[in-house]
Amino acid sequence: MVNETHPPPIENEAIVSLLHSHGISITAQRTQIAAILLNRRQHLSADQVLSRLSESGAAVSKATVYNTLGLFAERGIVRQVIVDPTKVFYDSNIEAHHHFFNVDDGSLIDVDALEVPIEQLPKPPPGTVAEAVDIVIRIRNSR
Amino acid sequence: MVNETHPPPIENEAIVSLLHSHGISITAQRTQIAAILLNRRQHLSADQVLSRLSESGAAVSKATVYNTLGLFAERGIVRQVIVDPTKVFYDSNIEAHHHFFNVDDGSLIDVDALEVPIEQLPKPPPGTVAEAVDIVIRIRNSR
DNA sequence: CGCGTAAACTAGACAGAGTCTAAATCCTCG
DNA sequence: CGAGGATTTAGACTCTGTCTAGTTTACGCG
Repeated sequence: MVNETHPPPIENEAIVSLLHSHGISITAQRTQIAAILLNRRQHLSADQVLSRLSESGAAVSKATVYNTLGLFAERGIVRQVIVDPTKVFYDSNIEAHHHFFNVDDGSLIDVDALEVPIEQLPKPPPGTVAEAVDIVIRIRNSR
Repeated sequence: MVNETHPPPIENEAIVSLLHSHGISITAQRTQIAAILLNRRQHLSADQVLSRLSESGAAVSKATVYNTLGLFAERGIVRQVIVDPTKVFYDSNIEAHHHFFNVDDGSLIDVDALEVPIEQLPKPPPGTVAEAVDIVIRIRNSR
């Protein structure tokens, strides 16, 4: 049987090398979580990641999901978005960008950083350094 | 006994008229909460308000603190600040401004809006209108 | 003044996000 | 194979915030 029934997991290899290049050792759980989140540009909460995992048959524990998302964020392959007071979103888009946040339905929309040119930034207080600038444009449904 | 033993509660009158002018009816609890929060420019969580109340001898229930802070925010005499993933801060400064957020110690520092001039804002998606623009400069302690 | 109703308040149960712990499992390397 | 460190896990736990049902308070009106 020379015939390939399963196409080679190209995407999977990309994930493995991405994790590797960020100093994250490979485990089945981490690969699965990365596969779900990095699949496309999206904003997912830990809980959403958890349910997608169990939907797809991969049983990963809650603690591991939280730990792993935290690790991914720390290593910069994913970005935390804090706009919803009840939960953190993880953004698979790590390019410079900001967000529209619809307060009516809780949805997030990316805004390219070039669309919000900032002339200048204030100097951080003594003893501190700026790490990131997050801009959130809160929107609501008209009418 | 014509002698006044208690000085007139000037600050209290200011609070009463402020609440009143925002369509909020006066109660002892609301006045106490406003007195604590509007006392000066600060960022307090609901929990901090609650403990300052009980410290000062005023026993206000948790539900009332949450309801009241929500009401104050809705009526615009106070502003919610969402930067800490674990809790909401209430900002007694309602002038146009943004924040430094120190991720190391969770502290918030106001930044006048004039110090972060924004040339242009993207147009909100169809069917929505912009409500507010929140800018958070995340900082951390150097070294 | 006294009454009735609606608004406001309260204690405590409850819900949901996220953390912690102790034990089990999995690598990796000699 | 075996030791040791890293990772994962179930489930208990914490904390912020909400909800409920019952009580208190405020206020307009006869």
